[in-house]
Amino acid sequence: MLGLIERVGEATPYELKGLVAAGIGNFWSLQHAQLYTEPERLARAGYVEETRERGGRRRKRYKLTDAGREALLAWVSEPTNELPELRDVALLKLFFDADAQPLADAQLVAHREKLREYEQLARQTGDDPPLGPLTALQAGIMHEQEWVRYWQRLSTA
Amino acid sequence: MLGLIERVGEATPYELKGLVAAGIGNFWSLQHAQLYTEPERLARAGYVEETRERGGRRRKRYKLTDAGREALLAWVSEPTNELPELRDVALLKLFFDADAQPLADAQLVAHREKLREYEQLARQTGDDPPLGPLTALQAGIMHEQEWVRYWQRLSTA
DNA sequence: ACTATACCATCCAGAATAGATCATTGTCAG
DNA sequence: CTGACAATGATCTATTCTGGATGGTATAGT
Repeated sequence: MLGLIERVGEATPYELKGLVAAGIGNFWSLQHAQLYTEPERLARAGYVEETRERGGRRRKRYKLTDAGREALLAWVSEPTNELPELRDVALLKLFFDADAQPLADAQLVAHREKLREYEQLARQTGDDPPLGPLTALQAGIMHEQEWVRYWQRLSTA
Repeated sequence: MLGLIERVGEATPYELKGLVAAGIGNFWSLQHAQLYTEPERLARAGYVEETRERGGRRRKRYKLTDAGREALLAWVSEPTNELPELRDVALLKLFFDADAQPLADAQLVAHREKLREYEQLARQTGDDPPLGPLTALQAGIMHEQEWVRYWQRLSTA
């Protein structure tokens, strides 16, 4: 959250939703409701400042406080040896002896589409490179390629 | 849960814990407390039968009912186009412009170890092949290799 | 008999989840 | 201009999950 808000300077939960969908959501899944509750918590903790728009919907806009910026920086610059957590229903079914053929076919479709989406994204930002997001995206691409290969092998086997 | 219980015929939550750690936990993360609450739910729903050991600890043992076996079969044989969900703190930090070098080093250590663990596992079951688990394991291996390559590139760049 | 240690189970407060629902704004046909 | 319908945007609820603490029970060695 802090990172996202910092990127755009200031944001409403709804705007955050767009940002999440546009990138980060791919390797950190979260729930839209969280975009409303989490900033509240952060505000209480003093990491963000909440202001309400005056007109119409009176939406809440959040921006970082100094404490927030500091906490973000501290978090980012602390390396982690934590491994990724995965939740893959398809693999689970495979583990329990699902018929590989139809499963692989379904997964192929889904993963190929995801891959296209990533490549699309990569092309869009292609020349103007915000390094972090781009590097993360590359990880996504490589792994989707891997998945495609994997399920392909199972499909034709 | 149903799948695990079926594999071993009958199990206590604690035994399930071992099974989860030994494989499935790698692509379906869950909490040990769930191993106690979930079977209760399943029992209420009629998918498993609960019996208590008579001596000592009077542990609960669960085994599938016919309904449970049926539900499991139905679930397994239904292909899914659901994509895996990922939660990768390291990638998140990278996205937010973490210094790649130390992050990559930390991740390399962790992923290399995971890879070794997988390969170890693969060697153990090497000749007696329970197909499902083995295939799933292979996915794990390929992806860990991919991660190692990925972070390696970032580390030496 | 004693105590250290593994084994096993449960509990708790807070947070996340899925999805429904509610409210406001925009838009377009008539 | 007006109502209807879609798109936006926000909130609520019940249930489940999470992480960790805690608390029992068995076992083996001294």
